[in-house]
Amino acid sequence: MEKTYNPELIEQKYRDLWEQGDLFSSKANSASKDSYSIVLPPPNVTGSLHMGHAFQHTIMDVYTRYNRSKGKQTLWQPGTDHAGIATQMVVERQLGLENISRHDLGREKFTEKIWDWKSKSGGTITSQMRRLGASVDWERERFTMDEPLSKAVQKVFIDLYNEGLIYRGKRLVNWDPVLLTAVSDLEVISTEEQGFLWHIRYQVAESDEVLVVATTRPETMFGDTAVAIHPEDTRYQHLIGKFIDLPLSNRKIPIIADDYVDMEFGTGCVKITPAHDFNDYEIGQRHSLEIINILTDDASININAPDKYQGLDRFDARKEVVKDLESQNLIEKIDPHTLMVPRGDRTNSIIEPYMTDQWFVKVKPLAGPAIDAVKNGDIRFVPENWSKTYFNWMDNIEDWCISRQIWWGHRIPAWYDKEGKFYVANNLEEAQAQAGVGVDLEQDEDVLDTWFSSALWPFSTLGWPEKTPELSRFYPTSVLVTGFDIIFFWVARMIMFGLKFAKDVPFKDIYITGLIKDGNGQKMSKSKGNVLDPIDLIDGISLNDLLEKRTQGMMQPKLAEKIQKQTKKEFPDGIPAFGTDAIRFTFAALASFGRDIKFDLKRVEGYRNFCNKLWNASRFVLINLESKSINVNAVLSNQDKWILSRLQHTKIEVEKHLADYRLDLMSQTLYEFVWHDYCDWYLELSKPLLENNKTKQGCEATLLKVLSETLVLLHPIIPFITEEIFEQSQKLHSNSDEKLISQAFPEPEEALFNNEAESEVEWLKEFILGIRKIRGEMNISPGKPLQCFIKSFNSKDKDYIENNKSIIFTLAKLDSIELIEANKEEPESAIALVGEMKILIPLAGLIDKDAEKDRLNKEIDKLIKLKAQFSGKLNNKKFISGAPEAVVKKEQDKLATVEKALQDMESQLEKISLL
RNA sequence: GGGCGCUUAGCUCAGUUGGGAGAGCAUCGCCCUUACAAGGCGAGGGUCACAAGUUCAAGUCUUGUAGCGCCCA
Repeated sequence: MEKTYNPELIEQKYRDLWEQGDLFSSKANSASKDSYSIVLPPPNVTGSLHMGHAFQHTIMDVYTRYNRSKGKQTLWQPGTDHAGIATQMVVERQLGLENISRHDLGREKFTEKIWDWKSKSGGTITSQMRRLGASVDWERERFTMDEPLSKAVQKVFIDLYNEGLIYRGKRLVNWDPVLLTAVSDLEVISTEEQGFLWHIRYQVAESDEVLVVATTRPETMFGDTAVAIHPEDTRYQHLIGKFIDLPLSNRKIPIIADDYVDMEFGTGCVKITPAHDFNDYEIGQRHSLEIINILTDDASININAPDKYQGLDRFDARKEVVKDLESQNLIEKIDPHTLMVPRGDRTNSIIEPYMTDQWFVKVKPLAGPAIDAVKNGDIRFVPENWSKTYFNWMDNIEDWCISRQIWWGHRIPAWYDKEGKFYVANNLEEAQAQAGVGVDLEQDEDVLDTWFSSALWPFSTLGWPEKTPELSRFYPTSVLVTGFDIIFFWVARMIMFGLKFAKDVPFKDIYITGLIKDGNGQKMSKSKGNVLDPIDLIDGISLNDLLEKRTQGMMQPKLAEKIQKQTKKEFPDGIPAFGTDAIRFTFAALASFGRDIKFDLKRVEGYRNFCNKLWNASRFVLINLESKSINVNAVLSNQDKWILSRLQHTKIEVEKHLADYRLDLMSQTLYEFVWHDYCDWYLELSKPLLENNKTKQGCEATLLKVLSETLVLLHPIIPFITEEIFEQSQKLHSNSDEKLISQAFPEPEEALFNNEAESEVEWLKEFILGIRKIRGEMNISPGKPLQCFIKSFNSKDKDYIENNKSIIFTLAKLDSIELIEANKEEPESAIALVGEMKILIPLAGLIDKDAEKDRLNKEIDKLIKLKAQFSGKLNNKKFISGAPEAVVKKEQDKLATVEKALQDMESQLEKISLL
């Protein structure tokens, strides 16, 4: 083996070997009675893998590899979604460079272009997943626009329509005036922006009174159909039922009372524009107000406004309106105001609530069973708290607008005749049959929201509506791993559609992961320029390339400058290559139940070092076992038994943490076992053990057994390095070309738990640590051999010393150990305690007496504090009478131990001081 | 306004039925010891945000306060 672990070569090798060997296939273990399945939340086909994907993919891969090696038939179902708007925009932008619009091409040609583009560059995500080692069943890869999946979409649409759960209607929706389509709530980001609050005087009709109305959007006043006040607002009580003369429009609108109005806000009077505000729309419904739409598709003023303003863009119209109001002295004042502005996440244009004809899913009847499924435990959220978020939304669920005015997606299977009457059908022929011969029909231009097809993903990928073997084997899936940001938009909808159409929950557990943030806790985003590409962490990237990548296509030079500065500060030397395993281990270690996960390169470095440690430990083992035959029946030393016992505890913990979805604890357990038990202690212990003919064979067998099983335990997290080490160790003793990925996960072996071996090695560790501590604090060089006297030993101590003499000599670098009777004097010494036994290291020529006195005093201070704690507790009569006997006994023991140690230390201090 | 969450070592975070505060990184010593300097050995560092309550016992349970954050309206 190479001296230093080099991830690059290893990873390349196994990416190919695994796939060529068909080792990710869900056909493996098909005879098993158990199955395990995960569907990959389909990433956007236009996209590339970001840190959040890499994180979640690592988690899913850990579970997939673990369950596969537990012998279950395991499917990790990959695929991508067609991301309607995003994909269409990418291709439109490309065409834009050649000055071609999609309308120039027409619908058919344009969608062809998109398919072309998809086949060319749609593989980014999948190739990145391969780099990460994701063991998905590539043969089953699916795309939401695949023919069978599209059929499933159509069937669901038609079935829901026939049941009256899909309808067409005119509603307020989020309208993107640049894309000219409705968009979902998820695609709208509301942020605080600076604006103004205009206070406008509205004249009360046939009265001298004036109502001052505060608004952030004065231009919408052409659509006002009421002014509202709070029913309990004493200032305006007498005006309820009267009318306002609406300025600029010459319309009369009523004054109404509605407790939606916030009396404290502005003047307590609100203009009501049902066609352009979601709240106003609700109020309009409650009071049967007229709905006047004043905007065109691209957010200019339409013919419902006075002539003068028609055709103006909404923001120009605003200026014009304010100017005209001012000239009529109708502006009371203008205050600066911070308001929430909704913008489209793709276009960054301000989204308009807009009245259009759209298709909707009536969600309430579907939500009931979906709520029950979580309430009755068929589906479990992990962490459990997210169920509250889910209930909160499901209890207040609104109908779902599923139509989009774009060309890329599943076209709505509805045809219209000349009168606008529509026929929902599988195809034109069926629609024609409904409409009657000779009727001219045209298909609906709209496509379905991408989430509509995503909602079917867990069963459409398995072949539904066909009754496939995969569907019965793998549905319901075992767990969904996803982020909390799409609980509403995706998770809830999968549950509703799964229950409705696949007749069962789509998954049993929902593991909601945290969100990966940058080192400062900021969300990673292109505009902030703080995005990390997981592939760059694997391969490394120079500062220049990173700067280039982060500022590419930046419109604002100022922003680019800021990003450059911040990037230079954070990564002055770029990012070194850490390799996939280190990244994966980092993700696993970060997977606690926190909501935000700050990503820190230092952690990656630490886990890269861990990989190197594992590599070198393996090298040590293999070097020592080379060309030796292993005797698996060799007699084991207590040191062997100790590490084997520790290994059993580790197995149990690992599986418990996996069951609890605590990959952070799982990786911590393995890190500790490998580094601190196996490397720091057992490998060191093995050095003297291998020197001794009596212990040699047992140690060899144990070194190999522990290494081999540890590799399987680690493999789900760090598959590449473990596979390589496994191969190296295979080469040593057999010609088999088995792969680690297919090895059975090691079960805990009851017979190997060994408390006696554990306490002996704990004793041994304390002995060695005691001496190291003296060395460390006294600055005695590690190589300097020491004499050592033992006093106050019992028979067990004596046995242990006898058993471990050569080990102690080696690990503590001792010259001699001499047991002396209690009444015999030892030379002036530094002291360490193991229980009641005293380890004495003579000072002569080595240690400064004052230094040892300082050390003893420090130790004594610590003991005094502990003693105070315990005795305080034990002096409390209530504690003695109230606490369980076992607890009291434990405290008493602890006190006794501390008192004894304190006594020993104090008498030693006295002894030294006297000399 | 409604809901959820966070505050533990300099930093990032664990702390699993309430029972002597942990890890990694960083810091400070000493070591190129034949698996590993991407390493070894040792050390320092915390009124667990604050206050009150329950309890023999609170980082852990309850209530309140302060600060921060997210989601929904």
